[in-house]
Amino acid sequence: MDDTPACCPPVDGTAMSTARAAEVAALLKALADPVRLRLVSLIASTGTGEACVCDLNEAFELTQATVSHHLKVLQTAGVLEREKRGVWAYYRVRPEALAAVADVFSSPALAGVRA
Amino acid sequence: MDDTPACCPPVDGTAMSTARAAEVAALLKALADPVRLRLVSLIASTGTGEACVCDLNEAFELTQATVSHHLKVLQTAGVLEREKRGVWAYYRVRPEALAAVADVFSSPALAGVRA
DNA sequence: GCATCGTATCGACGCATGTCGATGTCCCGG
DNA sequence: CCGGGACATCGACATGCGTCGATACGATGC
Repeated sequence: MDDTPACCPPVDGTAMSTARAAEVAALLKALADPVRLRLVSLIASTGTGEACVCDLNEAFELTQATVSHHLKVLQTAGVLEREKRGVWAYYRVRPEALAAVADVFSSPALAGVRA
Repeated sequence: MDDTPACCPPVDGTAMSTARAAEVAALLKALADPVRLRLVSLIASTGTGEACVCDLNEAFELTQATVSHHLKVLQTAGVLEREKRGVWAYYRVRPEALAAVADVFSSPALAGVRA
């Protein structure tokens, strides 16, 4: 047996690459905010799958400018997509973005360690 | 019929609560960093499910203090747990934390909108 | 055309966060 | 007992981010 108290079992190459880590981190950063999380949830939980900004504004005790800012962050990250119909603007969730997050944290290399 | 161009189909109560949003956001904030993401990945991808700090230090071009800081953030958020054995400190992934994230973004209220 | 309403953008402010060097603490070997 | 190695903590700095008020922009209605 090897009873030398070596601390360093070498790391295999299964780990996430730096580039991919940056991608995922960018996506998570967009979602790592209570307001934005609730925005996504509110939009997703509508029957139609979309919501207009006037609804979302009333759901928070925040300035319209702030809500608009959060919506833009989510849109830039690819979580939401915007469509303007008439006077109003509607936001829709892009399910692929959320699925991507779910996939990362369901992957055997991360969550499945104890499987 | 109602042909007034009302923009506001009311929001049902299916959405995430403010309190839960804050919880999830805190967890996501801990994970929304390229370095921390790679730390979790590195630890999870070891055969033993744990890694010692000396390994992790060498995997980044960062100060030991910075890596230690990131590890503490992950530990505080409940993503990692720490165990000191002899001279070395070992970190292990808490699968429940990662599963919680996966669950949130797999829930029908969010990802399943288009199902 | 002009006032109005819905939404996006701008500039500024304060607070949180990532990074570092230096120092502290604990444990082990000699 | 004392020196050294492994990590954690501290203080400081720069940058990023959430929030706001004010303003700009485009479509409607009168």
